[in-house]
Amino acid sequence: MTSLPSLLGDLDPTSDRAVFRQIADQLREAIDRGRFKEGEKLPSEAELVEHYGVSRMTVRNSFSVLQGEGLVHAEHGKGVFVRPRPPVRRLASDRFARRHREQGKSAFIVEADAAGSHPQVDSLEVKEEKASQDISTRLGSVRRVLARRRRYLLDGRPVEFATSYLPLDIARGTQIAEPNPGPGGIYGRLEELGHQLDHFEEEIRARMPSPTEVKTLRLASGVPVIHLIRTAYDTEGRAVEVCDTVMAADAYVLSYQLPAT
Amino acid sequence: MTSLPSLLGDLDPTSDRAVFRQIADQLREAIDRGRFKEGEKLPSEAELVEHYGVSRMTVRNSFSVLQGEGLVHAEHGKGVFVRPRPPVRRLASDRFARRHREQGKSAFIVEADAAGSHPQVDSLEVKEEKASQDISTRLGSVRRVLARRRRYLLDGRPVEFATSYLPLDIARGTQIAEPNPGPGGIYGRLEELGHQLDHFEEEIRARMPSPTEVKTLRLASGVPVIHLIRTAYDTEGRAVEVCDTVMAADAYVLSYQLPAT
DNA sequence: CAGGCATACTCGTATAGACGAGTGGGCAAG
DNA sequence: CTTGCCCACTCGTCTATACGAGTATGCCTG
Repeated sequence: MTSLPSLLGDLDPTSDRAVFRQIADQLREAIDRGRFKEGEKLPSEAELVEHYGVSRMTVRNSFSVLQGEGLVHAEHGKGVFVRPRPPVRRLASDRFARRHREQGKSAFIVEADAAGSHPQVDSLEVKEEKASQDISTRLGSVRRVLARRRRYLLDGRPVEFATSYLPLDIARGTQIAEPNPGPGGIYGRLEELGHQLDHFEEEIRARMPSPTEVKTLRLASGVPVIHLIRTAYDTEGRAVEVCDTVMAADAYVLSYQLPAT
Repeated sequence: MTSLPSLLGDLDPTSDRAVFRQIADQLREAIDRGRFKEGEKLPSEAELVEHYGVSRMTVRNSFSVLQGEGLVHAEHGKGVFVRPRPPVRRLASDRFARRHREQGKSAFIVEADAAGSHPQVDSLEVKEEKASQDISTRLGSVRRVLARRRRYLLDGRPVEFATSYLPLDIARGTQIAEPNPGPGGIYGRLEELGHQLDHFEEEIRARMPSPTEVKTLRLASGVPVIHLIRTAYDTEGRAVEVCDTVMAADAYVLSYQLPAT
């Protein structure tokens, strides 16, 4: 093994920068320069204690800085590792175009298969419930809604959790209320039911996940979520669906195409 | 002052949940329920040490959990406070429509004025430089580019840092290379120069900020950034500008309107 | 050879203490 | 009354220590 000094340098005792920050800086730089590669193990806490001559809590403090930046993650009993950048899923703005409504399979499945990854959908739940204030507003003062919840996984990793809300007068008793909405998904069914889709509106936020989201998406620390709320409007200007999606930010790139009108 | 027990409950020594997590849970719940309001001060470390009968580092550990979630922020010498949600700026997908090109003022200024906040633009830098690999690819194998950097502030708070890159053969010697590009901004100038804009492509990512970004945007810990890369294409299909923008995620909501084609 | 156990190494949690530095209020001197 | 200092309270940094729990490895036993 290469000796630590050759990788990591010394502390500057005259600097007013906190020791744990100096250590974090050195580790960050070493990672940026590729001295530690993706997935590779960093020196253990004990080794860094030895190398820098500081206490263990100080080293741990450095690690927690890097964890907060999403650069590394710790595994109990194993070590601290450079966080690999997972393959990202690109969401194009035309992903709901009618020509993309495949027969039978959902867009997620088709797309993942094409990319060579193994897609899964679980935590399927379809039920009627009371609309939250926000959903009610978006759907135009609806009291109760049909909610369709599902979680998407790529190669076993949860990447997205989505809930669709539809007004009961549209969805109740239709195939939309079934676990499997059939070919073309719920947008296909909506159009068959006479709700010709006109346009979508998407709102995008980014924030740190709640503890619940950390669990359902198995998020590492230092990974934000992208919160996307899409409203689908029919040609009569009525909001016919609201889809609330929380995505692991390290697994997604959203892409939009805008006319310059 | 209300006594802590009435606000915070006790620890469960039989639980296998770590003490610092239990404390974090209780504080989080108290915040969610509005027992501590936005901007309000949480109990001091000493008070929580007293209340729970734990060591100070354990309390600090709880705080660091909440900080990582972006829920609270600490101020040296003052206390730990519930992080107020700043007013957000909504970016609509039609914000570059020609009809929005105001005379003289930039879109940012106009919009902020309308919203009643005090806008500023600083760190203006306009210079020619070598194109990075990524920028070169996006602009179609260009070696050198004109780079326009600027930082946007709302009510004194930096919210966005943006850099526009333009091919030299388009921008050199034009008003685009001046600090003030004139009415309608650089898109106005580009069209005057015969580059009729056709469409934009925007790529959106979210991630934790680098230390540099923390500094320039004065980000609190637990606040991610939205990284937006926009490419402008003219009617001949040529990429005429790439704009790389890093935004404080807690200050923005992006909004897109998509046709259902 | 296979299974299981001991062990060493990893990070996780928690304690107790020390000193430093930023903030704000009150008190004393002018 | 104003100025300036001191002090109490706040969080920031760091040390030293202890034990627990997950992981991997190799040796020992059957």
